[in-house]
Amino acid sequence: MHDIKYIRENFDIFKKKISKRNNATDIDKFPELDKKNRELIQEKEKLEQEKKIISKSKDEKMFIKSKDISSKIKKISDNQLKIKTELNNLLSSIPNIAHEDVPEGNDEKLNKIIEIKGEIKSKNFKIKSHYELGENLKMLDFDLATKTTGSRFVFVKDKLAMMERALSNFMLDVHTLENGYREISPPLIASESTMYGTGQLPKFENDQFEIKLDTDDGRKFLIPTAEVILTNIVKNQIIKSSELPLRLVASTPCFRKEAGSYGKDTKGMIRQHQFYKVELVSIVENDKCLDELERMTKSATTILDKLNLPYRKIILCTGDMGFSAEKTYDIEVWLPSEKKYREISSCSSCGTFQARRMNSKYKNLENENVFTGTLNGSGLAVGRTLIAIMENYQDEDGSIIIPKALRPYMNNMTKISSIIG
RNA sequence: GGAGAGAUGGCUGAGCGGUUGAAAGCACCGGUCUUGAAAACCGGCAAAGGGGCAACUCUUUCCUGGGUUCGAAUCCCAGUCUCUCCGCCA
Repeated sequence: MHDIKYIRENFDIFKKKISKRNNATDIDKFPELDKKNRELIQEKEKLEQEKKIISKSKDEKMFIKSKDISSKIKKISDNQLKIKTELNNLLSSIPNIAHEDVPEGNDEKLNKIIEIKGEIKSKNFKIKSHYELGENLKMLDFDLATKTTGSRFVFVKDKLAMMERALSNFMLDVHTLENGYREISPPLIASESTMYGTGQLPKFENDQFEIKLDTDDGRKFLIPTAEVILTNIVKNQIIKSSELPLRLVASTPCFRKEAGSYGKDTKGMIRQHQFYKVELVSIVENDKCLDELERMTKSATTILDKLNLPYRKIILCTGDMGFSAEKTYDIEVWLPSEKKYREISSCSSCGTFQARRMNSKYKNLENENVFTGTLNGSGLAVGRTLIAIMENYQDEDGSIIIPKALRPYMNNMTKISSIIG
């Protein structure tokens, strides 16, 4: 959500900035709606004042007139509410503006590589994909998931399941013990206003799993990422600045419909309706966002460094960023079977965009209540990390060497080879 | 599942039809005092929105949504949440 005053006063500049964001919302209706809305507010307030004066005078002769005014007010405010709703719908569908240092571009082709790290080891045997490896080991079972549930789900079994669990624990330990994040085990279900706060609603409802509870207290959704629930911890509150920065980490399942990606990554467990992710969230003073973004990205890449996986860091261009982001780094891990880098983490600063939606504030040095800055990043996507390890650490016989950093979390095993042993 | 109690500003907490946007305390900010600090004393201190170049001014807000009334934090109805007790249970 943007500052409406800023849009009003800088409409042309704003429009230009938004046009770089791959935005489908038509913002041309804004000036007229805004104007009409304010006119109605003025009309209404004038009448309200009149009414107030009558009531204070306690002049019984005037009471009839007051009743008349009430019905006029009702009419005007009904109308105003309609306009206001339309205005709100428009406003809440406009994406964040990109920060100045974000490269301009329409799609991922104009993303910029910032850093390439780690050694891509050449193998003198035929590389297998993670799903070949997993199915041969009988530790990834897609057919079984189809039987019990449907497509885009998977059963992870035995030692691979153990590795998935170990990865979560390993990442959580690094982030809590070394990177200064607080561990949270949050609800996996979010209310409508929570989904709105981080920007999933109203525009991206089609990507969300809505679930039905028998209570009557509003719509509920399975979280598509822990970002939603962690960021909304500061919703509707004025947080003490002494509590900032607030750095949180959680390992949770994530649920996504993946609408619009039919036929994309259908093989393997790259793109699933359900997956584990360790998520980092920072709530900071709003002028510290960019520094915090660097810190957060570093926290995420540390995991890859420790696991010795080759990766690169890129900055997304204006057209490729997510709805709420003002600046995003993607971290992509090397997948030898595809011979390319694939996204394993995405770290974004949202500036005050989400805070405005959530109404999350703190008191600054001037003692004013101002919106917080929010950031989120994966540290890392657990399922994809599992894939990356399988493919990068595979041996000729189809077994998988366990990265050294992970061994303490897996009873000091060194290798996953078969179900027996 | 049964029975009660409650929801007021950053926090605690009065008010229970008419200058109450709301007492008091804490916290916070400014000042006096002090070598500095603390204490004490004095003053300030809600948010959102509209109008105005500005000084300033208007409107809304005492959980949410309806209603009664000329007038509601205060009365009525519905809902949400929290707490206590009993029962049941992972």
